Order: sequence, then structure tokens, then C-alpha cells
Amino acid sequence: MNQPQQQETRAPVNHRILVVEDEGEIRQLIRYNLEREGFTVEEAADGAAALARIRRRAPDLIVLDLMLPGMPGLELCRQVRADPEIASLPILVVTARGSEVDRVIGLEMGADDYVVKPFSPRELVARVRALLRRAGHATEPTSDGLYERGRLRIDFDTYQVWVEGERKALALREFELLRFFVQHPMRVYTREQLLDMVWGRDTFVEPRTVDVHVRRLRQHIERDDANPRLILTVRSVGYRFDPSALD
Amino acid sequence: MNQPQQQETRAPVNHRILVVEDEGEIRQLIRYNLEREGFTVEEAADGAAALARIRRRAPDLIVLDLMLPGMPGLELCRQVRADPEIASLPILVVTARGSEVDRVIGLEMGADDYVVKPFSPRELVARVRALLRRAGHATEPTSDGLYERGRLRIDFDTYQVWVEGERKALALREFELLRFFVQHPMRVYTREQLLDMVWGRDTFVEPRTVDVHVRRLRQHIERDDANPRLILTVRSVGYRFDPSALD
DNA sequence: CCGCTTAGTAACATTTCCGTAACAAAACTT
DNA sequence: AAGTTTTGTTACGGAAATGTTACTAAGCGG
Repeated sequence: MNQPQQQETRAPVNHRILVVEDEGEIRQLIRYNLEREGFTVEEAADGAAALARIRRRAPDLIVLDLMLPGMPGLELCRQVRADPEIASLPILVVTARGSEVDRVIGLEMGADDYVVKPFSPRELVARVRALLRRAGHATEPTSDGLYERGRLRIDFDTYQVWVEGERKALALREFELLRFFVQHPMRVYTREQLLDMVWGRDTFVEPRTVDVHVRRLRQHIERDDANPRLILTVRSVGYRFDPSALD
Repeated sequence: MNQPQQQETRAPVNHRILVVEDEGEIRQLIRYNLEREGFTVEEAADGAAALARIRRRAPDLIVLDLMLPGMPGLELCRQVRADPEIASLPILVVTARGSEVDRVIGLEMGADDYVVKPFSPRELVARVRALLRRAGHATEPTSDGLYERGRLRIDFDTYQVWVEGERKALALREFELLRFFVQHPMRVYTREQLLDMVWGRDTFVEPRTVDVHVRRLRQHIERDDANPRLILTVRSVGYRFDPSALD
């Protein structure tokens, strides 16, 4: 079933990566590993400096530590997303393990992916690569609080959902799952990927549990629960959200 | 393999795990818990032995205690990473609590994850699973992209295929086979090669099964199923994909 | 035209996968 | 503490995918 992985070639283009991190030691480490892979690394010690630098010349990707002094990392995240000029910049968040809040909020603020500390350099590099690769395919930047399309309406700030004008009471997980789907439309995700992104990378839940939540979500948002149009099953792969069915 | 209802334990493949740990007691504990979950466990008492064993036959994952006599755990870790043959082996570190140490582990040596002593068996197993899971699709879930030529259109992200604008529902194998053909045009492949590349090297399937899948694929994408133009039979050799017939 | 080899096809058997409901456990409320 | 909601796990059954095989058709060399 698994195709033999091809050996990844070194970074073909010299991508510029901005590392926003106050602890010098970790910054060094990140820099070392990224440079070894052929990336060009710039540094910023805090959010304000980072923002200035970005405005002067935008990098290809930002690696952002969430525990920043002064401007909390999230604020930087939000500001980047708020500025149309740079809103599509991929952001990789570095966060401490187990801080559920950071993860959820990070993704909520519009971070594109995250790694937990202490992280393995390999994983960091892999995720940077993955983000750069799909940088073109921008996901819908839903950092502002409202999503509205066809018969679906979501307020991310107040955690409210309406279907055909009718208010639905979603449980938190259902809501987070919906959020993820809405922000990553069309592409197929495996159960494992969904667990990583919605539940968190270091929680351990059975993959089939995803099915159950998908079902519950479908019951809320699908017109005909027996023939799903929005959350589609891709057999032996995973699930896919197709917003075009909303119109 | 065909018992009516066997308790399904998660472990489709019997992963081999090397435990590097000098304290016999802890080693036993780790072994017991991993084996109970269906893993095959091998042991090594110190870094040198471990390295020899790995070179002889690489396991799927290493569980490494940091306080090893002789070669410090760090050194083993480094050596593994230095050898391209085995550099991609996932390493799970077991360590005593201590903030300083933790950081060094995660950051400097390229372990992939860690647990602190005393650890709960459940957590250990969970982290082992998570690492193995990620090692599987190490690079990225799918090769990004869109293929479009003549009357054929393939979206590799969403696993969708259109022929003459009409959506076709391919099964996964059919899709993977098509993917392979599209990515390796013109050249002839034997059934055995196709099995290796599409099914995977360690699956054991009758070569003639390829015929059946080729047929099913043809039914989807060929204009005249009786006179194939795209997937051509090369008698007594194999099959060949000719995209020029698409125009 | 014959005989041999190889590929195409359909039918069948087996396996895998998913939707679902029911239950259990955990988290919250009151 | 009892009740309520949310969340995760599991077993079951049906459906789809996959693999095997037997039979048929086609190619090919004489």
C-alpha cells in the first residue's frame, strides 16, 4: 500500500524563513537545522521586530514561538493575517507540549501548522517543507470571525453555527472539526491527519472515533444525512469537505 | 487470518522495536507493555550493542534510555542520525525528569519524542504508535497537484478523476495505478514491477491480478474499452501508458 | 490451420472499510 | 451527589473493494 518514499531533494529554491523566538538557544538550534537544509534564515527576537521586518521584506515562511515577550505570539499572528499584503504568509507555530489552549488558539488565529516543544529537528524541517510546498494553495484565511456561505453560517468568535438560519448547538469537538474542514476545503484528510490537527498531535484517540464525530457533524449540517454532500467520504482514504455544495 | 471475530488489536504490521536500556527491570517493563500491544521487541543493553544490531537489521523504531553506561545515549542517537542508511529511524527517548536535560534531548540530538520516568505504560505505547504512524507517511500525505491533459483530468489532492468532464469513481487501487502510469508514461512495466511500485514491495499478490485492475481502470478511462489507446498491452512483457493518445 | 502461450473477462470468494447504534467514561451543571 | 452533556470506544452488518481463478479470446510461430 505504501509507495516507496523518494529521497527528498535539497531545497531547490532558497526560501527565506523568519524565525521569531526569544530564547537564543532555541533560535540557534532552529537556525542551524534550517540552514543545514539549505534555507536562508532571518531572526527576530520579538513580535514587534518581526512585524517590522516582514513589512520591509516578507519572508516565505514564519516560524513563530508562542511564548514571546511583549507582544504575545498570537498577536503577531493576528496582525499578519489582518494585513492583506502579507496575510497569506505561511506560519508555523512552535508551542509547548500539552498546552491545548495554544494549539487551538494558534490554529484559530490562522497559524497553518504547529510543532510541540521539545520538537525533533527532523519534524520541524519536514513541516516547513510541507508548508512551503502547499504555499500556493492558500487555505481560506478565516482569521476574521465569520464564515458565511449558502445555507451555512459560522461565527468563530462566539462558537455559533446556523444552518438555514436555524441555530445549531454543536459540541466543542464538532465545532473544531467543522472549523478545520471549512478552513481546509476540498482536500482529503486521513483520520490520522484530522486527529493531529483537530485533536492535537499528542492526544491518543482511536482513528475510528473520527467517524463518529463526522457523523454527528453531518447530522447537524447535512441536508440529507443519508446522502452527505458537504463532508464526503473518500473510501479507504479519509474525508473531504466540499463547500460548493452549499450554494 | 480468517477467524470469525478476533479481538482487533491495533498492529496491522508486526513492528519491530529495539529497546536500548541497561536497567533490566525497566527493560522488562517496557518489553512487557510493547509485546502486549502486538509489537516485536528486541533488546540491547548498551549503545554499542544497539548500533551493531541496528546495522545488521534495522528495527522500525528505537526506544532509548538516556542513562546508558559506556556510550552515552546521546552518542548513539547522533551516530544513527549520521548514517544515511538508518538516519530516518524514529527514536523515542526515555529520560528522567529534569528541565535542562529535556531540552537537550529534544533539541540537540534529533530524537523524535520522549517520555519522562516514571512513565505510564499507556503513554509509552501511545507515543510509540504515534511515531510509527508518522514514520509511515513521513514526507507528506499525497503528492500535490493536478494532472490535466486532453480529456483526462486528475486531482491528486482530492482523489478525483474526470474523463471528458465527467466524474469517475475510481477505487483506491485503480487510482494509485493510474497515478503511477501518469507519472511514468511511455515506459513498459512488468506485472511484477507494477506490484512492487503500486501495491508495495512486501505484498504478495498474483501477477495476474494486475490484469484485472488494468481492465477495471480501462473501463473507466478508455474511450473504446475493446481497443485501448492509453494503457497498452505489451505482449509477454507488461503494460505501458501512452498519454499522447489523450490529445 | 494447429498448437502453444499470453491476455481479457466474468464470476466468485475474501477482505476491508464505513455508518451506525449502543454503551462507557469523562466533564460539566445544578 | 445526581443528572446532563460531551466525548471516546466498540461491535455489528452491509457495502464496496480487492484478489483469485476458470474459462475464453487473441496473438504468434510453425
